[in-house]
Amino acid sequence: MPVRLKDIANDLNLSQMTVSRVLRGHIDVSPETKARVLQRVKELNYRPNVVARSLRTGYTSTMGLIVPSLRETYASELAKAVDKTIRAAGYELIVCLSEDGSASEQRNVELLLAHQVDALLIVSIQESTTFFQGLSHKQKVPLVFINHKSPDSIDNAVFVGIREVDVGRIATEHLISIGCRRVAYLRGPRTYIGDLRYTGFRDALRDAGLPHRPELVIDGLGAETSEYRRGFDGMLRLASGKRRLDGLVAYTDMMAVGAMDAAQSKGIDIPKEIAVIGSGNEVRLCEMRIPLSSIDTAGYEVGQSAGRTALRRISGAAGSGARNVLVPPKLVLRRSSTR
Amino acid sequence: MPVRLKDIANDLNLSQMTVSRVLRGHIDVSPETKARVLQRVKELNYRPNVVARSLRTGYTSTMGLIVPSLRETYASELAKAVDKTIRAAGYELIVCLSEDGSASEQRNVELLLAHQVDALLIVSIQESTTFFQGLSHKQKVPLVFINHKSPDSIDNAVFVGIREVDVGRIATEHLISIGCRRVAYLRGPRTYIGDLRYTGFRDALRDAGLPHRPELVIDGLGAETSEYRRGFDGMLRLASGKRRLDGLVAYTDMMAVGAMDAAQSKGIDIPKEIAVIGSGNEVRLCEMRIPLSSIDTAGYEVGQSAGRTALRRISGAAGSGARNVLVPPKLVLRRSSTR
DNA sequence: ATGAAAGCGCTAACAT
DNA sequence: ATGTTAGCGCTTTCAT
Repeated sequence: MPVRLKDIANDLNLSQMTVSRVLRGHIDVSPETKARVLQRVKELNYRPNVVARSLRTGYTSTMGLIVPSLRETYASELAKAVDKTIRAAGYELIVCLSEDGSASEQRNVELLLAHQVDALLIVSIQESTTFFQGLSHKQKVPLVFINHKSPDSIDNAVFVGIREVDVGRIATEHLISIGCRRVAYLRGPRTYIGDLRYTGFRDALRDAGLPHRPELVIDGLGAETSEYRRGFDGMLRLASGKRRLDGLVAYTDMMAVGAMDAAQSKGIDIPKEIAVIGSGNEVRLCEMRIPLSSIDTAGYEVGQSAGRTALRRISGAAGSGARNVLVPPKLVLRRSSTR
Repeated sequence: MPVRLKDIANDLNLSQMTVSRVLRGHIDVSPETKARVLQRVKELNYRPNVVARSLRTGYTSTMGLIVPSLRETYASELAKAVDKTIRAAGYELIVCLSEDGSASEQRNVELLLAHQVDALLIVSIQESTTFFQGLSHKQKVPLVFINHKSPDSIDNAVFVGIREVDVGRIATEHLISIGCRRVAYLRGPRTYIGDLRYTGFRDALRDAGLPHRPELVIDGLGAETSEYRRGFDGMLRLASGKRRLDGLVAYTDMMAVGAMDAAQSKGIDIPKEIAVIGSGNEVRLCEMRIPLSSIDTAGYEVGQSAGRTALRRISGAAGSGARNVLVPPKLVLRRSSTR
C-alpha cells in the first residue's frame, strides 16, 4: 500500500491541501509546516501518484515519441535528445517502436493518445497522411512530425527535420572544392529522403558547371545484400572499365567503408586517387581504418529542436513558433577526403 | 474536448456502466445495445482515458524499462524484445535512459514508480544495491534486474541475464576445437561482466589442458582510444616479438575487426594462421570484409525472458517462476574461424 | 440485462 | 496561512 497525501496530512494533523501545496512549492505555507511536511515525506518515502494528478489537472507531463526503430545511431541520438530536452522542462518521454510498419505506427498513436500525452512526436513511415488528418478532428494535441513533412491541412502539426537536399549537396560541393571533377554517387533507396539527397548531388554538380554522368551513379544494388557489400560491389563496378572517377559520395557510411575496402583491394589510393565521403557520421564506422569524412545528419540537434518545438506548442499560444524547422547537416572532415 | 464514456451513454440513453461493459467485452449485454454502442464509439472515435481507468483499478498496464543507452545493438534488441513480449499481453513499455550515470538511474526509478508502473525492468549500472533495498520497504512492484544480479535480500526482485562466463568459454572452446593451441585474448574492461568472461576464457583453457599464457592476454589498452584502435594495436603487440598465437578471442566485435585489419596489414592470413572470434554478433560488423565469427549475446532472448518474467510476476502469486533466469549465449560461425 | 452510487488520489476554486 | 468542497473519467459493488 503506497503512501498517500492523506496519510501525511493525517499524521501531521493538516489538510491534504496544505501538504499538496508544500509539494508543489506553493508560497503560502509557513516555514515550519513546510519543514514538518517535507520531513514526513522523506521519512515515508512518499511519491506523488501522477496518475491521480493527471486525471485532475488534465495534463500528464508526458510526451510520446514514435520511431520506426532504435537500431541506428541516428534514431537513438534523436530519442536521447528529445528525452533530455523535454525532461529538463519536467516532461517525460514514452518511446514507442513502429517496426512492424504503418499499422503498428497507428496503433501506437492511438495508444499514446489514450494515455493522454501532452504532445506527440512522430518519425512517420506512413505513405499517406490521411490517418493523421482523421485524428485532428477531435484531438488538439500538438503533433510534431520529424524528418517527414507534415500535412499542411493539420493545423496543430509542425515539422522538424534536416535539410535533406543539403546532405547530398554539401558532400558533393566538398569533393568538388578539393579538386574532384568526376564525382560518383552510390545511391540509396528510392525513398522521399533518398531522392532529395540525390537531387542535392545533382544540384551541386550543376552549380559547379560539371556534367551529370549517369555512368557514375550506381543504383539498384539490391537491398538484399548488406550495405557493406553494396558499397564494395559498387566501387568495383565503378573502378572496372573505363569510367574514371576521382571522388565518391556514398549514401551511408557503411557503403563508403565497403567502397573504400574495394578500392584498397584494387590498389587505388584513398584519398589521393579517389576522395570519399559518406553520410550519417557514425563515429564507430568513421574511425575505422581510413578515417571517413561524412555528413552529420544531426540526429541530436533534430531531436532537440523537436523537443523544444513540442514544449513551445504545449505552453505557448497556438501560433507560437515556426511551422517548419529545418536543421542544417554538418560536414565532418577526416582523412578520406583530405588532400 | 475528448469524447467521454458519459457522452456515449447520454447519446444512447444508456448508463455509463453499460457502455463500459461493452468496451471491456462483458457478456451481460444484449447484442443490440452492444452493436449500438460499438457503432457510436466508432463514429465519435472514442478512446478510453487510461489515466482514469488506472486511477480506479490501480493498474496501469504499463511497465518501465531503464537502460543505460540504446546505442548498442544489444540494448536496442533487448528493448524491442521486451516491448513486443509485454505488448502481446496488453502492456506497454516506457523506456528510460540512464546515460548520465547512477543518479539518473535512480531518478528514473522514482519517476516510473510515481507513474504507477506495474513492473520495473532495469539494466542497472549501480555499483551497490542499497538503493533498491531501500525501495523494497514500501513498494511491492515486481523488479526485474537484467544482466546484473539482483540482491537476494529484495524479495520482489528477480534476475534475468546471460551466462557471461559461457561467452568467454564457448568462444575459447570453439577455437580450441578447430585446432588452436595458443589462444590470445583481447580483454575488455575490468567490470563485473568483463571479469566473468575472462574467467570463461581461462576455464576453457584449463579444461582443455592448455596453459594460461599471460603474455597472450592483452589488457589495459586505454579506453581513451576507439575500440577499433584498441583491437588493432592489441594485435600488433601480439604479432610483434616472439609470442606466437594461432587463435584470438576478442571482447567485442569491433575489437576483433581492428585486430583482423592489423593482422592483414602484417600479411597474416585469417583464419589460416590466426582464427578470430568476437562477441556481440553485431551483424553489420560481422559481415564486413572477412566475415567474423562471434558469440551472440542473445539480446532478444534476454529481453523476451525478462518480459515474460515480469508478466508472470505481475499476474502469478509471489513465488511464481524461478528467481534467476540464465539465457545461454550462442556461437555464430563465420569465415574468420573456419578451417 | 441494465442502472445508481461511491470512490480511486489528487488539485482548482472558493472559503476562512 | 490553512481548510472545505467538489470533481476529473472511469470501474467496483450492489441493486433491480
